[in-house]
Amino acid sequence: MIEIIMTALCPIPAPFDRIADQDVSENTLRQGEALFRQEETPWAVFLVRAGAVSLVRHTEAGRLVPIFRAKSGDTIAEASLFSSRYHCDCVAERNATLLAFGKRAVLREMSRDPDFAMALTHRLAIQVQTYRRKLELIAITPAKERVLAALADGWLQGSVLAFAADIGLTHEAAYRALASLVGEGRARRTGRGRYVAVAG
Amino acid sequence: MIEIIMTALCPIPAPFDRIADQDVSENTLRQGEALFRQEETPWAVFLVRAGAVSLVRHTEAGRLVPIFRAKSGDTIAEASLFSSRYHCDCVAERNATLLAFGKRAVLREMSRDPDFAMALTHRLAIQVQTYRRKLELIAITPAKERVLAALADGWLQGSVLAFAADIGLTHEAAYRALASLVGEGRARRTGRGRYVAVAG
DNA sequence: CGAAACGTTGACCGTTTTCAATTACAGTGG
DNA sequence: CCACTGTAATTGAAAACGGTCAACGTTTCG
Repeated sequence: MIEIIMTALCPIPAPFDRIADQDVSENTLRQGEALFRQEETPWAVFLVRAGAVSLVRHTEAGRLVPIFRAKSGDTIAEASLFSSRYHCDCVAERNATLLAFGKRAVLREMSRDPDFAMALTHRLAIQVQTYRRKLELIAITPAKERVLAALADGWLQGSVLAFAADIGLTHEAAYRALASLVGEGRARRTGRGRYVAVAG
Repeated sequence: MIEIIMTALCPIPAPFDRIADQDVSENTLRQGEALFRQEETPWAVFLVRAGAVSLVRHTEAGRLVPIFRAKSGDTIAEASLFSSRYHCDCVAERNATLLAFGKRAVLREMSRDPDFAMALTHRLAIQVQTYRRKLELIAITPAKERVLAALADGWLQGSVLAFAADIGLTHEAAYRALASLVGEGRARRTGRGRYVAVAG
């Protein structure tokens, strides 16, 4: 039986689109399969193109600590470019397709081409920014204020479902907060699932 | 009157310690004073050496959204290396001392010295890792499980107060979770404010 | 047209925050 | 060496908040 999976693959983000084909390889993982294990020697940086993988750390005491869940579009193991061991396991949460960019090739490209290095730095700097914003946002309490801040900062792009997940709330809580804000005149509803913050 | 402030200045983290003195300048800010404003042209990356500053974004609708609170040891505006406008205001939360690394000098160093570029990339990659872990951790619920995961992953370094703030809990909630975990044998108390996760 | 996914709201319940009080150290000056 | 003072560590009780469960409306798309 031929299994046809029609999953939209995410585009290759800069600067990884500049790595030569010969240094890029595709990996597919079945749910539960491991891409790499803690303590192994890093050989690549990965881009999740479809599906999702979990990074899980084994502590000395023998506990498992979730580190990050990477979905389509996320890259993982960038830091392993500079270390001799992976610091966590990478296991497929569901069937996943990944692209591997050879560590050596990436490092070579970085020393050879300053533009490449800058593009990579740029990408990481933006990620740092984004994560900081997200953490700050998630720290806002109560939920209503968090939703307003997120709304004002343009986090509501697609569905309210995704919006709620982004800011660490259930969708119900998000809806309630939105309704309440609209009631108070601090937000306006511009359509089904569309809201904007009101000046204030 | 001479104001003597004995504040321990944080060390200069790599790779910024490699920027030549002439391209580094020290800035001191009084509480409430602005280091830069949204829309201004970026001229430097900054390191907070003492005190704390807030990054705040003005939205089109005229609202203020907190982006990040930087404390001693944090660097800010790395992403401005690649943009022509600051995207938020930077205002001192309390008296602060910062070091400014000239944007041009940093970019020059990056293209001139691959090691420098790699070190910067490394620093950012680690930050990304750290923030991802933190987000994942903060998403864990209930509090007891979050505390255990954080404990196992080595987040309890200094005071429980700081620990609690790090993982998004009040200190009371953290203490209660710790007490409860100890009661269940899932954590052990090794001293006043000292706890370790038990294998499991 | 029907299924599927998103949008929306209500009620109830468990958790966490808040407020308040107490205890335990660490550093300071007498 | 000790009382004194400030900060951290704990614990209790009540209140607020957000999560969960449930139900229903609405839009989209095959």
